Amino acid sequence: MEEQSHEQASIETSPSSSSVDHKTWIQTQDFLKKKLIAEDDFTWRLAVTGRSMEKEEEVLKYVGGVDISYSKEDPSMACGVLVVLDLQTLQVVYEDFSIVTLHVPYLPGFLAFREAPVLLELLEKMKTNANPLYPQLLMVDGNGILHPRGKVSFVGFGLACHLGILANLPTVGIGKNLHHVDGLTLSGVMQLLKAKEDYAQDFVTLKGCSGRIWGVAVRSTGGSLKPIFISVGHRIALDTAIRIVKMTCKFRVPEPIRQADIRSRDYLRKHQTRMSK
DNA sequence: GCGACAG
DNA sequence: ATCTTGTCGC
Repeated sequence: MEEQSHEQASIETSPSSSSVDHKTWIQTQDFLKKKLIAEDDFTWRLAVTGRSMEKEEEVLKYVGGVDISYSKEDPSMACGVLVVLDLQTLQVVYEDFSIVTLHVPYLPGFLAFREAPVLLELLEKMKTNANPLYPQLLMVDGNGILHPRGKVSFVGFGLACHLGILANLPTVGIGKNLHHVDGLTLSGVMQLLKAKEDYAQDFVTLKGCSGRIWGVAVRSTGGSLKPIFISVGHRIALDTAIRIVKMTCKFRVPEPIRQADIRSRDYLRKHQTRMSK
């Protein structure tokens, strides 16, 4: 007789996993990855210590930082922040934020699809207004090429790369945790750091099983046990990235990222208390 | 197959 | 990411 129709009520149940188009994301990353430049590609240079009478327009002065904080009660509510610091004074000279509702979930390896749109918008806004404080370099809370889906011939493609290419800006990826790639582990890194203490070396090159160099683990502050993980985002070489990051570290996390982090939490808190009553 | 997995 | 205050120390 009549067979029961077994049509799965067309709820968003994709064959494999969640409601997200993994395949498209991977294609997008592979496409953007072709544009990645992992060497110095900018017109500015680093100021020579002690000299303050250089042609200012050629010296790196404005370093940006971006971060996003999330609401605990409503995980889809987030606050993205863009700050710009004066490299010499490490003071914030510009800040902007955006409270948004995110519909894209976080999936390891695909952070950019969740966070990049908000951050790009903040950058676009500055550029549209031809703001003279527009950053010459951007530090990103998240990894650059230190990112999964990479073998010997492949580099990774984290949020810092993604943002760098879409904004066409030199970017540096700052990870506060190690995203396991190519056999790299936190315990392994910690052992190497410990071994290097004798040499007054405060960083370890992140060389994977494949021989590829993904970035470095740095103890940015004397008092911090846990390192931060620096990797190339776009249009900058690793050694240059390391130098600049060290210049901005008053604490473990470089100031541009730290300030963006603090302020995004702050804005979110204010926003919520304003909405509640 | 199982576990691991930036923010 | 988020849950969380004070506290011990340079």
